[in-house]
Amino acid sequence: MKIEEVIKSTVPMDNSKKIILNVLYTQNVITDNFNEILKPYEISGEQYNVLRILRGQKGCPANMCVIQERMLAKTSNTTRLVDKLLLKDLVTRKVCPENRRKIEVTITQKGLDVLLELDPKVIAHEQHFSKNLDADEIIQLNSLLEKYRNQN
Amino acid sequence: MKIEEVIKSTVPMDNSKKIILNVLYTQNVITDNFNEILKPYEISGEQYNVLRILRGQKGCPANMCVIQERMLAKTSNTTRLVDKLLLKDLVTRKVCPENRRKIEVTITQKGLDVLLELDPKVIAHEQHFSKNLDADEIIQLNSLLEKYRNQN
DNA sequence: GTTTTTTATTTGTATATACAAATGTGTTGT
DNA sequence: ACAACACATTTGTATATACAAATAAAAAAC
Repeated sequence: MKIEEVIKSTVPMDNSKKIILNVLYTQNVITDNFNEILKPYEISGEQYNVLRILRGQKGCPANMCVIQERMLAKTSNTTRLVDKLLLKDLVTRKVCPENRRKIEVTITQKGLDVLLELDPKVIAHEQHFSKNLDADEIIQLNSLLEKYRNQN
Repeated sequence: MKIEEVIKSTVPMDNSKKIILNVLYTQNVITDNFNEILKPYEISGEQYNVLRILRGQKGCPANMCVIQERMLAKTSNTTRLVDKLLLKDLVTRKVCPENRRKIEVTITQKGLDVLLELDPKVIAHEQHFSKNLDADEIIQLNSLLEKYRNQN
């Protein structure tokens, strides 16, 4: 569906404006789709994101700063996301003995199990939309987006 | 900045996954940038969006359904967005006499004035990122995004 | 003409985003 | 040692998203 149809616009629109709307709308479509996958597991997209970061630590605990800087949304509130994961026993949290300002967050076995079960569904999700493009177009879309968002 | 640097990823990543992250991150960059513009006016991006839809009505009032279906985020809560705009006297709201289930929302002169002041800044914002691409690339990015998100 | 269904909107609850202020700990300068 | 500063995290407040349930009016069915 073209972006004009999505917002039921009748007047012609500048291509620069179209990019903005297309990026915002595509993000909505992707996350709606992903939320459907996560729904049965009762974790949100951001919570999933935190779990993935923790698994990437391969056993080492991650403190709040590390989690924060690996998240896409740099302003999201890591403390409260970790709170929610704690309640579900998907992570543990303890004060770092070397530096008591820091908090060591580790994914639990239960957390790892949830991720393992989700892995094939997440891969299918990633490829679901990409199937609409050929290999060249996929590379091109990535490079156009990276080029587009450069701040100068 | 390439997406791997953004999330400080060291392991190689599938291109399909990269698109997801690139779209999500680009959306964050765009909206952060746009929020900066809106900040002095004390309206949010979604509130701005509603005002734009109302101006597009050219004098005719819009009911909640119409606003909803023209918004990018189809699940956002129009009632509460309009509430906020009402408090700032940027819109008016009255029950439709022909069909008392419907609510007629109209932009006020104050609302139109705010939009008019914002117009040049918004156009500059739209072109800010597009300047990184040439005319062909802009067209291509739009068509790749539209092709990408097709549900089959 | 009353019941049922559909349509339009509102309200409630949980989660997340955005941002500022507060808290507590470690480090540096004197 | 103590003040000043920097760092890591938490808390508070407003806004927005996501979704289900509630309300109210209009239209359809019988």
